[in-house]
Amino acid sequence: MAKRVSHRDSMCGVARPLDAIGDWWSLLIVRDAFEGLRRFGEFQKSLGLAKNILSARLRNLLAHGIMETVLAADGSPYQEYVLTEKGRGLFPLLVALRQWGEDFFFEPDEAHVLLVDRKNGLPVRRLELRAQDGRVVGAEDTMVRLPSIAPE
Amino acid sequence: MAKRVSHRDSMCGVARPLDAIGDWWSLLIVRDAFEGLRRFGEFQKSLGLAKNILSARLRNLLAHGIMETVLAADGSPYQEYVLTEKGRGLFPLLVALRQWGEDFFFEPDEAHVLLVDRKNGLPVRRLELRAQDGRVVGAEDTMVRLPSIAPE
DNA sequence: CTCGCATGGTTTTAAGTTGAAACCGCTGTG
DNA sequence: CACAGCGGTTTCAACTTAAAACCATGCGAG
Repeated sequence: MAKRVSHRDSMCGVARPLDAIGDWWSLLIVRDAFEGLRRFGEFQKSLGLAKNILSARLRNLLAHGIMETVLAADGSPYQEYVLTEKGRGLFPLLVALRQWGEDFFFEPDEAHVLLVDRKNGLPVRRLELRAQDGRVVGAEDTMVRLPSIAPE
Repeated sequence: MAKRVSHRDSMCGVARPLDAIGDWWSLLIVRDAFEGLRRFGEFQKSLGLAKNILSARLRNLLAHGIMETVLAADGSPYQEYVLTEKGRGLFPLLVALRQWGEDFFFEPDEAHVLLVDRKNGLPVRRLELRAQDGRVVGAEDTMVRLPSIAPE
């Protein structure tokens, strides 16, 4: 199940999260969880994936602390799957994905769901990355650097 | 190669981009491309993945317009793989992934690479999502909604 | 020209993963 | 008790992945 990393034992800051998420299904499960879905059957119906796969993905999300189980609030004897804080931390990633999708995967006139402000129903702004001084920065304005402290 | 979507023919705004990216390797290739890598061999060395897989992933990224090939600038007879505008649009997603990784996958004292402002070397700020009125909003402040126009 | 080597792939083949469907087990209901 | 709904696990065929071997092209050296 875990991806083999023959190349380097400790994965980089991008690969490590990817490995924890597991695969695309997991991300869609998380998205549905943000929408309020909680039950096995709800996820299965929403995503239309095989039960064994859903089962495996949920287990993986639990194992990585992205979701956790709680006893059903409505008294039914089943458990529910909810996002942990770590899982909720994936919100910006999902927004980034959605905005990228809006930009490049829909015709201008093609209808698609919008992420809106609950308070007033207006669409949210685009995600933007800012430097310390508040400038909006793009990929070309940034670089990755090892921290001052020696790595390892 | 393409993921089967038996459930619904046209995929949602999150699934569609995921399908285009393909898999984790592709995202790591894109990340490396942002770092300036361009050549087949560079990607292969950096990622340590099998050549056939790299070949397939690059082909998929090309097919989805995320990368394109150009003739090598340095006069060598080979081609190079560079990000298209669509590919560069993935920058916020990679930043989101990296920041999530920083938050939850590294011990506080564990060294890891930092995304910094090229201008002054200072780390960038956190990505934040804002509403139209400028408020920073989280998952609980937003919802998805169909556009006013009838879908489809 | 020929040899050897670097680059950039493709082919081959075994091992692992996926997914549909069947099955299982529990709980509440008639 | 039978039965239906929910939440899974098991089974098994089909597909994907990955490592390694192989192939092709374009050099530069002898």
